[in-house]
Amino acid sequence: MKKSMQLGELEKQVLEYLWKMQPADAKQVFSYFEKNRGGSLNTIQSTLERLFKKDLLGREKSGHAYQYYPKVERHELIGQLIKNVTHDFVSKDENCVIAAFSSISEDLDEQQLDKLEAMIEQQRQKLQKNAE
Amino acid sequence: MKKSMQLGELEKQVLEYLWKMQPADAKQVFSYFEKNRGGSLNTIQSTLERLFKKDLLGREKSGHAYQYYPKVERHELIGQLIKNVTHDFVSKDENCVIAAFSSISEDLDEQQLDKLEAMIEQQRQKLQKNAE
DNA sequence: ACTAAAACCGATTGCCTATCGGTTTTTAGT
DNA sequence: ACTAAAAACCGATAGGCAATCGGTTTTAGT
Repeated sequence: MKKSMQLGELEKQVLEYLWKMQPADAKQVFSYFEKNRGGSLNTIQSTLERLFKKDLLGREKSGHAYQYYPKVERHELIGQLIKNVTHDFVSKDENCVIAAFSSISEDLDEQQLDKLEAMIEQQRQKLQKNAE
Repeated sequence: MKKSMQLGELEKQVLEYLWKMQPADAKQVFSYFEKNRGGSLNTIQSTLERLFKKDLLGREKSGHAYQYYPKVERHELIGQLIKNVTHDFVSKDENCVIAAFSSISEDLDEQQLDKLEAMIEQQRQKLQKNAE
């Protein structure tokens, strides 16, 4: 995945759509966005193309049209974007993600904190395994 | 702070510099970057200006030159950027930050996990207080 | 008031998304 | 194999933003 990959508004929305709807061709995507926001089929097509080039979508020909599908999970992408925005921010300082978290944690409620802790625990186990 | 505030490479470096060096005027900043990467004083000046407009830097006139200083802590900014890149990513779904962390946590070592847990604990206490 | 320093203005380049019109290629049906 | 429709591909344009500077106007200190 590219270093400081930027995502435009439409690109995000298209990704979102594909995460929900599974494989779809340009026409399908288009007919969805047509109502919500207008634009032409071509616009959708080139957006799909851009996402494909960014390696966020895969595609396969089926009939006459490409079927596009997400190549990354939503949380992976978000994770990647977070890494970009931090790492990329200033190369060294591995701890900046952690430090930044003190800002973010203020917005979290108990359930979210629970989930987070569960994840930490999981990661601990993984480290354990790798060690032995 | 703006919605999807973007930071250019120079802007990030200048911020980084100011976090380390405390208030500085354009000339000082310039003489630092002059060696590392070239560019003109004007370039630095307009970069400082941009950061000022973005409300990331404050400034005060002292003598004939403005003294610029960071208006946000490093971790705050990073936190904000993370929020942008997630929230902004798709408005609803408050949990995406959490989900994304499962990707990120893979890169963390034990010390970092410790710190993270400490932060979580802190946040729990805060929630507790607010509740009563 | 004069002068040097710094701020300000405005133009330019480069990169990237969004947008389409128009042309070429592909595919399905006969 | 031939043709018509469908989709892909090409290329051009507009708009936004960072980076870059040259040149002009302000301003502060003596």
